[in-house]
Amino acid sequence: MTKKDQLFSVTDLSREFGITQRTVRFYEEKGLLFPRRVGSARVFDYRDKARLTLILRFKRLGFELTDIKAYLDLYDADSTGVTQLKMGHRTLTRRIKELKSQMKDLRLTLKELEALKRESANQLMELGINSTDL
Amino acid sequence: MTKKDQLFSVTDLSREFGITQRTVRFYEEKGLLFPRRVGSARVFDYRDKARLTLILRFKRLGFELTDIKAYLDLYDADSTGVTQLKMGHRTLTRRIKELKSQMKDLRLTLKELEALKRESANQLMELGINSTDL
DNA sequence: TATGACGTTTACGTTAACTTCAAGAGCGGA
DNA sequence: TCCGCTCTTGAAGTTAACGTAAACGTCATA
Repeated sequence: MTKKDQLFSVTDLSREFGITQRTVRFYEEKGLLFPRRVGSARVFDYRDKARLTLILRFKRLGFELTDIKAYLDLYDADSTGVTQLKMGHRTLTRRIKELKSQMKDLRLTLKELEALKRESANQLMELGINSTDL
Repeated sequence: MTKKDQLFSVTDLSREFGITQRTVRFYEEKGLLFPRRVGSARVFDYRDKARLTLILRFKRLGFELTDIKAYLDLYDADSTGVTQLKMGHRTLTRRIKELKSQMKDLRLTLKELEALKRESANQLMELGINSTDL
């Protein structure tokens, strides 16, 4: 029971998660975190840490803060977690689709760029300039 | 010689290229285009159109406007095109490298998302909910 | 008592590429 | 002369995720 009783400051969290203090406060502004207050100072507990872990994880996966908030709000509203699971599944599916489409675009763009590169290399050759000299 | 003598208004270009009029003017502000003036009205010719084509093409390939400007400025300065070619080749190489790294990131993220999706599908299964019903 | 560490708030700045808005000039036609 | 159309300009707003700075409070310690 000792771990669950531990409390943390903004500085603690920022160190532990490798983010700035401003970021922690910003997340509160945006409704992603809601620490208790002791006087005016923010005080976080293990639940806040769990939330922050989730926030950063989904951020890394390319979700926007507003989406993450929507997701976490559900988690708060539905203790069973079913709604959250359903939504999570849909969100994941959608995001995966987005990323796949993005991959496709990337591949096409890459092709085009490489064609251009070959072209410019050829033109340089014709001028007697070796493209490895650049 | 008739085609080369044709002149165009902001409206003409915006229609032809599918961008807004404000965007055409914006590109001039940024030094990407420099149409002649008749009174205060902008007048574009075939060269301006060629530039705009290049601008939009490189934009589509993910280049920033400042980079595109730098590139086009070289084109104006060096009529032989050699400098332009050299720079173009370097720029392309760099951009290709960026995109490849981006592809790698995407692949990893995609993997992780798909793992999460499988996980959430399993959890839904355990609750007797078919994930195809979502 | 002074210093430094740590905490707070408010609010403007950053970046890119525009978009939107407001206001006005100029011109041809009925 | 008024209408409508096209063109202009400058300024402010948009989006995301914070960064940065000012100006202040509080507490422990030397």
